[in-house]
Amino acid sequence: MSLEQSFKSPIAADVPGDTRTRLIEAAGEVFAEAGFNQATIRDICARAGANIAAVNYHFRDKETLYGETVAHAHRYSMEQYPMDGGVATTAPVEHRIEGFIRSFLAKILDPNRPTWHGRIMSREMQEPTLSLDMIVETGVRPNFHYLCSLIREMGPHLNPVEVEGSGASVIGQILHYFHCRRVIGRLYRDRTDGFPYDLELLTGHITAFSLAAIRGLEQAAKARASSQGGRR
Amino acid sequence: MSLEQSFKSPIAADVPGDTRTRLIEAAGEVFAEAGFNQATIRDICARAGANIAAVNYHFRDKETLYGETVAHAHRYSMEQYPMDGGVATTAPVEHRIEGFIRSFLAKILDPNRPTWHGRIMSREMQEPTLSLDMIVETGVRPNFHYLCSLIREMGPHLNPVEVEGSGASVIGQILHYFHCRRVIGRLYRDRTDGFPYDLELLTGHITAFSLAAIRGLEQAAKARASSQGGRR
Amino acid sequence: MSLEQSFKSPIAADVPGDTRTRLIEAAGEVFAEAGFNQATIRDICARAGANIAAVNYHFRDKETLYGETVAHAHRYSMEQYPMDGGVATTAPVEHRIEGFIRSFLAKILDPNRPTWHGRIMSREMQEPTLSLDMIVETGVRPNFHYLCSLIREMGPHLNPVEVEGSGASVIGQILHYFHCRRVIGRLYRDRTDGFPYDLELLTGHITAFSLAAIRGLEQAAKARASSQGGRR
Amino acid sequence: MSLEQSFKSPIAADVPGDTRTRLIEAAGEVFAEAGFNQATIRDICARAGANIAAVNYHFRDKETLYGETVAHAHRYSMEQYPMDGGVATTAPVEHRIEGFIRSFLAKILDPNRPTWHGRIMSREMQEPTLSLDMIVETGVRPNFHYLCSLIREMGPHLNPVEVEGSGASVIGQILHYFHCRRVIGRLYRDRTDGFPYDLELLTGHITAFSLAAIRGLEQAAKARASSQGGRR
DNA sequence: AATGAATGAGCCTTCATTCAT
DNA sequence: GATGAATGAAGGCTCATTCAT
Repeated sequence: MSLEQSFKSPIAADVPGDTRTRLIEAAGEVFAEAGFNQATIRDICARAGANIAAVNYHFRDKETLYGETVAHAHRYSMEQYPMDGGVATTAPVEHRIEGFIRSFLAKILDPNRPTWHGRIMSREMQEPTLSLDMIVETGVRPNFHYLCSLIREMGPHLNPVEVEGSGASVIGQILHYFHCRRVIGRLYRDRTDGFPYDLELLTGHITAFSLAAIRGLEQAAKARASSQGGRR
Repeated sequence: MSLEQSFKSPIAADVPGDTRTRLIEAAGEVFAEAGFNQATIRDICARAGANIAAVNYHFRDKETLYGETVAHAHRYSMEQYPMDGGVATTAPVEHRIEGFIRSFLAKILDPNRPTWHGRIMSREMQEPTLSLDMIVETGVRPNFHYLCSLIREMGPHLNPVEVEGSGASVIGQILHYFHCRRVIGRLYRDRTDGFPYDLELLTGHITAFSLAAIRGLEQAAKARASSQGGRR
Repeated sequence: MSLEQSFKSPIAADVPGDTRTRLIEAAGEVFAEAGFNQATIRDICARAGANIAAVNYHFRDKETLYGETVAHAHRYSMEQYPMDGGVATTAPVEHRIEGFIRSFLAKILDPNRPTWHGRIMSREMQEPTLSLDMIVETGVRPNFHYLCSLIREMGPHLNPVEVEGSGASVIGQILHYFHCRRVIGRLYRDRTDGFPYDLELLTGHITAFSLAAIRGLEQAAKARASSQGGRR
Repeated sequence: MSLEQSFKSPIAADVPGDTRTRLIEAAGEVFAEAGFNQATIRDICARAGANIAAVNYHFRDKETLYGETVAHAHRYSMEQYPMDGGVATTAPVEHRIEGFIRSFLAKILDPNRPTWHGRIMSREMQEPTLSLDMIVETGVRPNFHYLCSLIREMGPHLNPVEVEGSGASVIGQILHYFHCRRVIGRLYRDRTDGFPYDLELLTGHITAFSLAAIRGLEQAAKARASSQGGRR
């Protein structure tokens, strides 16, 4: 033990508070699988290799643990998937919209990512807790505003309702593949190739669909504006 | 006791198996509000005005009751909201798509409808049970095929992936207002007029967005087809 | 079984709710021994030969069980030890005071009585719950008023403060042998005859002490009254 | 370690075992408020500004801490309230009895005194620990003997049972206002002036009542003695 | 057909205590 | 001398289920 220790100590400097970290990660999985109420502290502690009382010691109670877990997942998610999708600000707006869509889809589809981040947020949408407010303000709202600004750039004649409606349409299309994944999986149960869950395929379709829609709306808005302008 | 019974039976003859029905309806509300695990048999029985043992007596166990409740809700939902939205088969395809969208949105937004039908299905999508297979086969798949047939009619040059992708895009836009209602409510928390939850507003936007998109895709597909045809 | 049933039902009519009664009696012992907080539901159920969930089923929670247990003990106590001590209303007031004292002491000392009745009430005095209000109003207050009326009869010139103070003095003397029994037992630890815990001995002393005191106070009050009357 | 100690000691000489002292004082409050079982080590350590493990470190376990706390409280109480009440030995015996009563009442009623001394002793009487023996021998017994000697002085013809009974009667009257304070508070709940909790009022009444009683008993004893003496 | 009583498993939480530093 | 992390036992309560009627 002392040997192991003398080896570990200098290397794994992150050891103090290790249990706390392991608890959060275990909690993430369990909360995602079972939801807040159905998840059990016993299960979480067991997976974290900790005693049953560990949650109480480190987080006071189940609810606080949940809050910290959601915050952790959210922070991770925000860092890992920047909303610009890595596309330069100087790129054409269509490319930036595509970047947004690809990044969002990647966040949802990436199998390497601990799957529970998305599942937990999805659960928050069904049974919101206080955490949802935080997520909306620090995550959803900025994201949505960014998307709307891109749409406004593409369709300068669109009125606010059209812009925000289009924003919702884009996001709705993306999230559909998350929320209804169980149903989609059943619809295509014969496919063994994972169709339609391919990042480029989906990015391509949703981008094409959305850009075509926005262009169409903009044309109509422009026509409307000039005819209205003429009247007035 | 048997004496007392023979007296009672003929009198209360108008409620044969009444308890069973009341249990299913109570179960619907409770399951929708709390989800399968969190719902309690006590609560269901209390709302149905039945004894605690009634569920086990009539349905063997909680799980079976759930299955029957979902089937009931599904049947009701299918009858109440026909997918054609009441638009004649002879109407222009754009009208029929609009009818589909309006009917789907109405199913989701109608406040007069027992709210739990949608909530239960939404839960099924998160934690599928055997019931989900039934729902997909008898509800979702026909619905989806119908929508795809309309899209194919509008865009005859679209390939299958584009058609089905567009179907998913339409449905994704609609369901977004259901799945993310908690988030949308928070995004527009300052609005006191319920915006954007207005049936005609949403029908109008989603229809316009989707028709524009399909038209744009069709144009591109047509161009592609002719150029490809030219090449070949 | 059906045979046993047809036999049992008519005869042991007190059987239904048997568990409930056993729970209250077990609870009495345990609450008296350990106090509300320290008493455990598990212990109570075990002594009552019932399942752990029995308390929840019959009484909802520990607190309600406690309330009903105290009420039960109080009712029993009131019925068993009438405050007049069985002395006729027509008897001389000194006899009636002696009767009061004897009855009160008997309630405290009687070894045949389930010892927990007194212990529970004693606990209530240290950490009152809502039950104490009930006990005071339906038990203590009438008792005290009765005693004061006797004292007023013996000392008609006593002012209210003297009357009620004397009432408290009488009761204080009696209860002393209950509250401080542990200390008194240690003070007389050499006595093997139980001294001074003898009903007649204590009744005799407390009566003699109290009557002498009241007579003395009355004389002084009378003198005071006449001198004041003379002045005025 | 011993090195470190020899350095520290001289410097922080004013806080030797400061933590230890703070623990005892905090423990006093907590034990008084909650009783031995209900009191928690966490609470005690928190109030003492010490670590959770401090109690186990300084006192081995909770029980030992309790013992030391009681001893501390007892010592304090004995020093603060001498049983003669500050009345000179040469004063008339009635004055000395009044002094005893006033001092005892003051100990019980004084709001300036850390309230927990009395509460802890009261708890000891309900659930004695080993500490009670110590308290009885070094506190109660000398106190009681002193009171009996005063009574014997006032009533030289009283037999031992009468003397000690009268001692118990005096103490019972006094302690009544402590043990039953919750009930008395409820009996006089309409009074907003704190009646009857006034030191001089209570001292006056209990003294008057007791002196009158002792005088009455002495008269009877004297008469009895002379008639018995005559017979014999 | 339907019920009230009773069960046992399991959950969250709290607590006194110990261990390695 | 003192601490923070960690433990395991236990407590109150709730729940789905069963049993005898």
